[in-house]
This record gives sequence, C-alpha cells and structure tokens, in this order.
Amino acid sequence: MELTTTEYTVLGLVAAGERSGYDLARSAARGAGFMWAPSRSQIYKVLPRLVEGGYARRREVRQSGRPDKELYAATPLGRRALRGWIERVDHEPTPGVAPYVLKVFFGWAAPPEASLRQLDAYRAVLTQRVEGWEETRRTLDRDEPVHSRLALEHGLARARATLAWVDEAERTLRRVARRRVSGLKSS
Amino acid sequence: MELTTTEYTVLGLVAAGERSGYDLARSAARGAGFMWAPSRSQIYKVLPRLVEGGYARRREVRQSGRPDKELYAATPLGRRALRGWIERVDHEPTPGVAPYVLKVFFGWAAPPEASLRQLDAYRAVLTQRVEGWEETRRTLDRDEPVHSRLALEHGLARARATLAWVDEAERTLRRVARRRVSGLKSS
DNA sequence: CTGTACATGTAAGTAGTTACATGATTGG
DNA sequence: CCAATCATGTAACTACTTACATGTACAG
Repeated sequence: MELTTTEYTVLGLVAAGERSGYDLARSAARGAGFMWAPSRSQIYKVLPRLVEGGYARRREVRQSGRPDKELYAATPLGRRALRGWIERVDHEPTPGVAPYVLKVFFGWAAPPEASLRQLDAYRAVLTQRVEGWEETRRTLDRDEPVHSRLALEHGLARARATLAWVDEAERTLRRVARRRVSGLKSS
Repeated sequence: MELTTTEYTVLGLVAAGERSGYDLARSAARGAGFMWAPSRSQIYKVLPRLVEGGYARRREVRQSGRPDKELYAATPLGRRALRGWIERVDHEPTPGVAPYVLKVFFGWAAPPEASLRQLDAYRAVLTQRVEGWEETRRTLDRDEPVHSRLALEHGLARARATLAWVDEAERTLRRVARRRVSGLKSS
C-alpha cells in the first residue's frame, strides 16, 4: 500500500477543493464527520506527508488580523492515486476503518462503476460476517450469560442494517447513472 | 480514568476465568470477537500492565511437549475495579470504542441495573447523533454529490438499527430480571 | 516433510488522543 | 475583561498493526 487509508482520506478531502488543516477539522466535526472525525493534531500530521509524497501541494496565504494559513490541494499525481484507490477493491479486511463506505463517499472522483464494485465487495464481507455470527449464535452455550448473546445481537443488527443500506445505495447509484446517460441533470 | 477501556476489556475477559494471552486472542478471533478483536501482540502488552496494577495475577504453568503458558486471573481488586467501571456511566463520548456495548457484554459481573443504565445512556447518545445527522441531511447542499448523502445514510441506518437493538436488549434484560426474582432458573 | 496448533514475545510503524503553546480580532 | 473564532503546531501518550524470532508435537 503506497498510502494508508488515513492518508487517502485526507487526500480525498483536499481533492474536493483547497482546504486548510483547520477547515478539515471543522468540517469533520460538523457534517462530513459521520464517517471520520480525527482530531486536529492528527490532520496536521498527515497533510505534510501528502506534500512530501507529491500528492498535494501547500500554498501559504498571508492574512492580516488573523493567523496566516496554509492551503492544501491535490496534485495531478494525488488525484490519480485517489482514483486508483477508489477503484481498487480490497477483498482482504484491512486493519482499522473498513474502506468501502469511505470509497463510496469519495465516489465522485472516479467512474460510477467503482462505487458499485465497492458496494458489491462490502455486501460480500457483511454477508460472510453475518453468517459467521449466526453460526456462533446457534452454537452459543446454554449457560452463557445473556449478555454475550446481547452483544452478538448488537453486531448482527448493525450488520443487517448495513446490508439493507448497501442494497438501497446500489439502487440510488444505478438510478443516478441512468439519469446521467439519458442526459438529464445529475445531482 | 484509572485503567483504559482496553485494559478494562482484557480485565473483564480474565475475570470470566483463568486465561492465557493465547486463549484470549483465539477466542477473540472466533466468538467474542464480535465486539473487540485485537491482535495477539496487543493482548500480550496489556496483560502485564494488569498484573503491575494488582488487578490480575499471573500463574506459570509448565507443560511438556508444548510451550509453558502463563495463566491470568482477576484479583479481588480487579473484580472490584471491573464492577465499578461497568456501573459508571460515561456521558461524555470517550475516544475510540464506545464503552456501552462493552459494559453490557460484561454485565454479568455487576448488578442487572448497571446494564440497564448503560443502555439508557447509549440510547441518549445515539438519539442525539441521529438528530444531528438528520439535521445535516435536511441542510445538505443541493449540488453536493450523491455520495455524501449515501455515506450519511449509512451512518443513519446503523444508528437507527442500534437504537432498535437498545430497546430490544432492554426488554430482554427486564424479562431476565423478572424471571430471576420470581425464583425461576436464569440463563 | 510440510503445515498447523500451541505459546510468548519484540521491533517498528501508523492512528489516534488530550494538553499545551502562541497570538490577534471580535462580540458580549 | 472574558470567551470564542481563527490558525498551526509540539509533546507525550495509548491503541493497534504486521513481521519477525523461537521451539515442540502431531497429522496428513
């Protein structure tokens, strides 16, 4: 892996438009933070790494009255790398955040099929997980405390809800793609 | 916080019975891992910390043919600390894993009311999150890419499913508590 | 004779946290 | 006068990862 998931995420954010570290942290706190909301200090660590690798460039903006700021934007190399990451489907579970939803979130930066492929992969992973947990539940010891079963149901409930979301998201993306080819306005 | 969430989690696992690091990693991989499944090396780091603090004791078991093992068990101090943690309700979101489900999972180590209080707190946190995201969705820019809305729906779907689980878990725990006071066999 | 299970651990790295340092402007 | 907003960053820490080191026994 050339960049880490965290680095790709920050790259995706600055690829959407020139941003400062402060901007990213603020918009993560309110809004986009339903996916990923690291602290400011984490963001300030990642941004320079992107510049070093040539994935982003830094531009200093002098301000009077308020502190100067440093704006970051993706370079052509950065945009290419981002697109490659979005299109690449991980079948092996990566440590930390599952990248599927993240890649759907950044789906605007790649062809629509990429998002659909991510949803397919996500469904496969979730289905396998649900099946494993259902098997676990079936073989759960009779004298195991209720609490174990409750925690298991928690995982199952979330995984099943996520599967339903995958189906719905797929329908939405197909609808949008159809609308786009028939020449209507896309959103 | 005297111990961290990770430390309390491992403490809870060894409080259920004497275990080796290897045991914990294995049963996390299959079974209990629906909540928390760190790598072996992480577990091997945490266990000695518990011993140093007096929360667990280590017992070396010589084996012939296979490697010797070190079994860990919670001390009375450890069990007291665990119970205190389970009963304590965090209203401020802690970094990393949300402790609510974890505390329900370990609910057998404290009075039943503790688990019910954790569920209440979890519901409050989730409700607030859902309301915030619904507000975000309402004010979402018309020309924002679909992908943003999809990611938001992902979070909403999971949070709503989790809320439904909270209600169901509460009913289950109340039923069990009733059965217990009326003198029937508990599971 | 190869791989898997048993069993513990180190090394090096990323990901993330809070607390601290600095400093101007604006609004109550 | 105090707090919030703007703005970047360091220090010290926990959490977690993979890869590596070491060694026996048993099953195919």
